[in-house]
Amino acid sequence: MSSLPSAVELRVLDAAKACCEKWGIAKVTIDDIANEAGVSRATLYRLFPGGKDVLYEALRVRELEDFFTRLTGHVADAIDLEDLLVRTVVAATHELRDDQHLALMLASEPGDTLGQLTVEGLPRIMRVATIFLVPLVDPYLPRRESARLVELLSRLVISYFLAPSDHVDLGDADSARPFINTFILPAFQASLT
Amino acid sequence: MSSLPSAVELRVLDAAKACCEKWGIAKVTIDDIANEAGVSRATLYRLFPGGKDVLYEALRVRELEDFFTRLTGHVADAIDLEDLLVRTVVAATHELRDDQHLALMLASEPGDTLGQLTVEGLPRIMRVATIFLVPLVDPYLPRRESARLVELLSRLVISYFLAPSDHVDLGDADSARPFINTFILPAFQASLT
DNA sequence: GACGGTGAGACGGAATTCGTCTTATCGTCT
DNA sequence: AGACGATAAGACGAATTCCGTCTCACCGTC
Repeated sequence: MSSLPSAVELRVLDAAKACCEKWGIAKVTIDDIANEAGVSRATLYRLFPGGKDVLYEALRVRELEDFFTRLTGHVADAIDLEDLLVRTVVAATHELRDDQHLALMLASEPGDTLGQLTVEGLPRIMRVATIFLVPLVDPYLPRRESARLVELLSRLVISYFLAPSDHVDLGDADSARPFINTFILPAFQASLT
Repeated sequence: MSSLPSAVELRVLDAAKACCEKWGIAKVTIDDIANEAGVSRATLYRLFPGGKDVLYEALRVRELEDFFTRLTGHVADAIDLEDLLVRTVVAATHELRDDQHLALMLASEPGDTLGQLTVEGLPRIMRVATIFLVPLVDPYLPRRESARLVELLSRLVISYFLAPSDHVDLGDADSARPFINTFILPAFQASLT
């Protein structure tokens, strides 16, 4: 995705993640990250000109790509569109629920973290989601519809993760399937290729 | 022990503890604690003149007293000296191992936390241990020997907690008993009353 | 020996934190 | 009602920390 990250770069990103988990993003300083990474501050600024903002942005992108890499691994062998969508929302929901890092961030910095899952972060999330998932949906739908579908699913998975419903559990295939069949698939039935 | 702490005082101490768990002691500011406690900074300084140092000191004292209050509850009905000592080291070891707060502090600030368990903090620990435990040992030993015994046990429990041994598990009564009988009791046999 | 990448750390300025102080606002007691 | 103590809010200057940039020395590689 990005221009092949060097080993130092990875160490710095790992360090940033570790520091966030230890102290919460609001308390972490550039020096903390540099120390944790065993790297001088100068190097850090050379790697991420712009400082913390750029670094965190890079970290989020990496986490996001890792997320979807794992996700696509779980849904690669879907047999039809319904199967694909159900597997996707179930796997994505589980990923979110099992994400220790995310849970910690949500607990210690709910404001910023929610922002990254909604207002500020959603566009990027859907951009990456589109890049990863549209190819999987492509066999069943025209490109334009694929993008619409992926966006819809992304929004729904995040919403149901943040605020679980009494009526459906997107982490449970038997619950998600009727949901997909009732609310999602009909809207795209006409476009099926 | 201390002059009856007010409700505000307790709230502040709880807040300090919560902040430490969230961010680690090195990252917590006076403002953080005041906010968490829902108290103004002015009040905090009125309650703990001297600021963070005094406040943390008070927190450690409270935690320590709580620790020994729970501990004495577990060993009150010992039938003889051997039984008392075994119960004490076993209960104390379990308390230490189960202490979430302590585990977090050890993970996020190993330096300071270890200091509080060894060099800087040990004198206070043994002072409080003496206050709580000497009365329990008194029936079996002269006062002077009781103090020596309590000090010895305190040091051993902490040492074996921080660096577990392959040869003995002070959290297991069946393992601790022979240890007590072999290494501790003989030294005090002559003084038994 | 030139060169790119790095660590160490100095530097000034910005931001945060500290500790103290003042003022206004409560609730309580008389 | 009026005095009183406890408190929140926040202003203030001083101290500290953090930031971002810069320089310089060092170390491998070519």
